Amino acid sequence: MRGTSYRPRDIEPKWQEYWKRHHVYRAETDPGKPKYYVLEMLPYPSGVLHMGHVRNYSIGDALARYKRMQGFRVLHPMGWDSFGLPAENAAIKNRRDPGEWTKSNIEAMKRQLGAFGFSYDWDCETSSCEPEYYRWNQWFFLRMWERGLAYRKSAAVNWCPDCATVLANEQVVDGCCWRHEETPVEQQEREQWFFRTTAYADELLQALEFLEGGWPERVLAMQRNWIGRSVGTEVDFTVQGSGERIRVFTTRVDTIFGTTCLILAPLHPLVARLDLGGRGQALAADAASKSPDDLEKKGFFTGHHAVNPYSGEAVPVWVGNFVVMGYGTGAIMAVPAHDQRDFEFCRKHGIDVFPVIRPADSELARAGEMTEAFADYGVVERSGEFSGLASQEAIERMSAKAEAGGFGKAAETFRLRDWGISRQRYWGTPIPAIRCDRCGMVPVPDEDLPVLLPRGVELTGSGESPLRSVPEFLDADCPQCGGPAERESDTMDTFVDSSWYFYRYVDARNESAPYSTERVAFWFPIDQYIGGIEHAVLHLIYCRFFTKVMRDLGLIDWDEPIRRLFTQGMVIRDGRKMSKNLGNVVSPEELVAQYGSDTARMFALFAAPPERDLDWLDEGVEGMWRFLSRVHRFVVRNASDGVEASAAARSEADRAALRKLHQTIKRVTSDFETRWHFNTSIASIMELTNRLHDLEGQVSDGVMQASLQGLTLLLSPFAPHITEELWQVLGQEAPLLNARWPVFDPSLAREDTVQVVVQVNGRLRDRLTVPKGLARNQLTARARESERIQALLAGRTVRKVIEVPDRLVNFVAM
RNA sequence: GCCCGGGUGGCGAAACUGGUAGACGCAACGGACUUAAAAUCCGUAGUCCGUCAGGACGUGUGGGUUCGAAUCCCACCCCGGGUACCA
Repeated sequence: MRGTSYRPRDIEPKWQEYWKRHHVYRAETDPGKPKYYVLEMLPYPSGVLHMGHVRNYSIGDALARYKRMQGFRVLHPMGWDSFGLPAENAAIKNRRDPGEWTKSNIEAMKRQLGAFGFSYDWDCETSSCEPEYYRWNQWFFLRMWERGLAYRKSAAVNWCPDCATVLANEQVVDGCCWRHEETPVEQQEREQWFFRTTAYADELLQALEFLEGGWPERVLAMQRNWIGRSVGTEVDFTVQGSGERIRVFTTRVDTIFGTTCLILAPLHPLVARLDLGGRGQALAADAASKSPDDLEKKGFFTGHHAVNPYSGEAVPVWVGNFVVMGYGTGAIMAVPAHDQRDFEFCRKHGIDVFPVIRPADSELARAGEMTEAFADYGVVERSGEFSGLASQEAIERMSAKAEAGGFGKAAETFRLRDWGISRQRYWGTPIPAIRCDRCGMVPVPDEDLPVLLPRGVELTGSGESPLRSVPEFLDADCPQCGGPAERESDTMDTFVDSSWYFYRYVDARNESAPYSTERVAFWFPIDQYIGGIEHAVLHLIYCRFFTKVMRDLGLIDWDEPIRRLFTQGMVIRDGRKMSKNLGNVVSPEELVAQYGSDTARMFALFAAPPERDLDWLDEGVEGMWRFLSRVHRFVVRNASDGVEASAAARSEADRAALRKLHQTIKRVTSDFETRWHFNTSIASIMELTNRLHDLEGQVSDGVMQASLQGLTLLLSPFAPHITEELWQVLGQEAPLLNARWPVFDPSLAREDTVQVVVQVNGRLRDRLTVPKGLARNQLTARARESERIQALLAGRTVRKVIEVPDRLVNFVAM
């Protein structure tokens, strides 16, 4: 983990208040308040554990035990993910009703977790397929709809003709369906429901600043990238004849005098209106079917011209396959001299190239001699009143002119798009809307919530949403006019569920509200969230968005749900990430059956630090099993009845044992509190075991008892079963889980002597064993006594001596 | 292309602040115990040269800063991940 130090820096004035709020909530550390930890992923109820989850939950379980022994309560909910896709498949297969399925899921999960020695509070059970969860998903949807944050529009979607369903972008692999690798995905226009995430784009981006220190840098970077703010100018071109305006967005308005045509996205509304015989659609379909890497720049002339408001010149209006509708305005001004893509397009279609920017120390390029665009900033030329200005200054003045002239303005645009939440699947929260021929789309009134999924649905796997074949579900009365109407059959993306499940966890039985404001205010924001890196930009943006919406609904008064985030690495196997989709998942159950869960968990934790990707190899499990057996034998052999643990050393062996014990306590404790590098914790516990082994027979009974107790306690978060047994072997009656974590005693850990390195010109020449804390001059004197050093220094002049107490002496000699 | 990570023995890795590189473990080898095997215990081990003593080299490559660099700086190479005709 990175530290939580927080450095104020230059923040735009509009974010000053925001900074204060976050600064306050960061500084607040109420030592009496329990911490709220959320594990985003837990084992699946299907009986197969995902390896990534085991690693994940191993961390969580070890932490929970450590915290408990330290006297903290960790609220530690079950994961919503347990009830996601696998549950859908299982429910479909078993034709079971969601509520029933949920209960059996929970039971199965408890059994499974019990097998791993998991222990925590179960009072926070909830799942995304419970009727009450549907209710509040729908409630949030309606509140967002009222505020224009949920809306419906026609949009291009990925469509697999074989599955006859819409695919999420993640389900499209190399232009084909993830389930039909031979079938190209089609682009289709469909009515879809969206959440207006773009309304919060600026805040989602700027607030990342305040998560620094608590969130991994790579996640912040991925989110910044994903949101993708860019600053530029919007300019209106006027179509000759019709007077229609085409708005373009550009980050380089300083090049606008070099515009030689406009290019519209194939799906730009104007293309449809101009009625070009479906050529736009065809171009779009062609582009969608090809990998972007080898897409040729195609396009056609619309037959219209538009006027550049700066130069008054008319330029042809084209349609190009490389212009995308979803970004900016869906139309660009093509400046071939100064943009490589425009250059390629215009050269191909015989459109003029007109340079207007020259490098600061060079001449303006000649169009005919250019082999590629000059895309850097420079000095503006051939641009009327702006000629001679540097690019940056020209951008400012030209934006100002657009605004003054009413044909444009300075603008920012985001790469982030609104979140399409419609799914044509059986499973998922039904969207609470009713379509009436007279009234249009009408919200389901609050008192009619929840809208539940019908039972006994025939799942044919073909055609549209299975819900469309259930008349009892589809037929509805219009809430406004009372006339016959049709219920919306789309269900919500399951990411909606995961966006706020952790709020529901702290108040899972609430029937009158999604959660009580007081209860969530006690626990939130989440102190520590643990999840996989694969959610860096999906779940972890959606849940931030939901928190901001909830804040604006007045339900909560913080801006960010998660203070600290820990992302564990992915498990790689055979060169690919281990995932249920790819089917290369290791089932730890075999390991558990063969070696037990203590060995399995310790092996996973020992393999690598948790944030790093792990290339999974089974080799080495045996070694971990040997280690635990060795500990078991050692404790059993040395435990003696009725002997009090004692830290009173009576011999050098006693001192050595206690010293190693307390050094290990320090190391393991600090790993828990800071980095979570449990691989090094386990390594140091192994060292302790080895040392005690060496000292066996030389240590007094009291000190041995103290050492064995310490060893058992240190090991217990990683190997809860075996240590619980050893705890009894050591004569303890109270459960180990309730024992106190061992306390580090610096005086016992202190080394009496240290090994010091003697260097000559930075090269290691000798080692000395000296009392710890030996003064510099004495250290040097001791170093000079060494025969080897004397031999090396004979006849040379020592120009300088570097002395680092307890570490080294370095003679710099000529 | 852009943005992140990462590159250390045969392998997983450690080195937390610039100060003994390779802790801990796997695999390997040698030995003890055993009729034998397993298990266990003891030991060896970065590479090269050398009988030993010892020496040289060594953290992707090249350079720099420093008494001293896996660690800091510059340039480059490779691997992994994210993202993209983003205007």
